[in-house]
Amino acid sequence: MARPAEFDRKEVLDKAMKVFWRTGYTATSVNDLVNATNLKPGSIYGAFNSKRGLFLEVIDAYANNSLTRIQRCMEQRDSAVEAIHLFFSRMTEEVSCDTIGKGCLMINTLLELATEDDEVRERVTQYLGQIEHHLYLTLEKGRLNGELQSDTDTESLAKMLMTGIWGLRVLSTTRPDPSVYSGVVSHLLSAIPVPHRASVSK
Amino acid sequence: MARPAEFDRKEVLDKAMKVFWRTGYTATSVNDLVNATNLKPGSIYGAFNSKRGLFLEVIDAYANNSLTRIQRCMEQRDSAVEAIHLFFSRMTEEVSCDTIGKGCLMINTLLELATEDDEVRERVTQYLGQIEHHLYLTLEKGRLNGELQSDTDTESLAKMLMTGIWGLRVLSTTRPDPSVYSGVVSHLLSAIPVPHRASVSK
DNA sequence: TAACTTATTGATTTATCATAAAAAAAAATT
DNA sequence: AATTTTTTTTTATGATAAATCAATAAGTTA
Repeated sequence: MARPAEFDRKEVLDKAMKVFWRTGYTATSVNDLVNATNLKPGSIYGAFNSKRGLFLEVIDAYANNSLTRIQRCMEQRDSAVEAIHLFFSRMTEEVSCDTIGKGCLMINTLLELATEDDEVRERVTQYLGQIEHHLYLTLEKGRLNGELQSDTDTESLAKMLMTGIWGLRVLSTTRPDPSVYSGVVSHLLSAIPVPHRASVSK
Repeated sequence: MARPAEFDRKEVLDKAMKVFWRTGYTATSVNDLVNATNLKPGSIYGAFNSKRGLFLEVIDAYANNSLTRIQRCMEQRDSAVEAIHLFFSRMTEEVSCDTIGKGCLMINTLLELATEDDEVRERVTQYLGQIEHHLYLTLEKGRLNGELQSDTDTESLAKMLMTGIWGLRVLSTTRPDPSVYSGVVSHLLSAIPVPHRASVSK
């Protein structure tokens, strides 16, 4: 073995992520990546094989990051319903900070490449499926708890919450006044069927 | 005035739309447009000034098309709630047919270009705002009707339904089994606060 | 029909794209 | 210190990008 690489792979991935996130895969040139990472073309190709290879690694890093975040969120509350409320309030904070409207890298990627690149679509949908599964597990826990009406279709409900997440992400790219998020989210979460009356919680 | 153009502008826009819709703005080359429209580069530039000019016109055509569609939908039912249900069931049909997962051109465009192109973002968000306004008007009508709880925040609710639309559009790009849509939509629409009990309608 | 205006055409220009290959430099091993 | 190994740097490559051009064809109008 000789001469270790001078750059930190994680840092490079992080810098590349910012560029891809902002401008999308096709519109970012290798030159943009060279500028953002301070690596020369040769180093990039040595370390990641291709622009696409770098992008795939960026995707994975982003996905793992998001997954551990939602996982922690779901663990932080005993109540399933509260955990989900917490998750959406965290997301509200996040999108409120996204003042340039770059949205979510997964969804951006899905919409940009899904029709033309099967491998990318598979990866992204698999990741989205994992997120959905977390929601499903929490909902199912809540249903068995009695927090949710016992006849709740938790699978569909999880999917509906996923579409809510995606919708919020699209909303954030329109750069709305951040104050709108809370109203939208509270209407969205009112679709979670809690037992008896009190169908609309604050 | 002399020599009318040989091509039909609407047909050309339609063919260009298909390409942009499928592969996005950046990834479609002028050559792709030449192949799709059977126009030579010079003719395209003569008629639309630039690739971007053609794209903007495509955007407008798509937007107007969608707007008249939702407008008709809202007029077809006396009941506001039913009109909205009709709209979502129409959309369910539409996304079910989208087997290649090309989604919605407006949302694709927003997510691809919003961070870098202010003019495009403005146009698209303005169009989305018009859609939202239609929903708002119907909801407000329903609220005054007594179809909705009188204290309903119809503005937020309209925005929430918009995020629902966007979420469904994202969902469609993952190419799910079409049977999932109805469950998602029914959960989504259960967030519309109808008076008294009977909070979950079919 | 003649003059004019505009559309079409196919080749071309200029720039940038992703990638490759060669040269230089720097560490680790012997 | 000499050799090996791998990164770094630099330069080059062929492809393709968007856009333009001069030339020709085809309408309109006087």
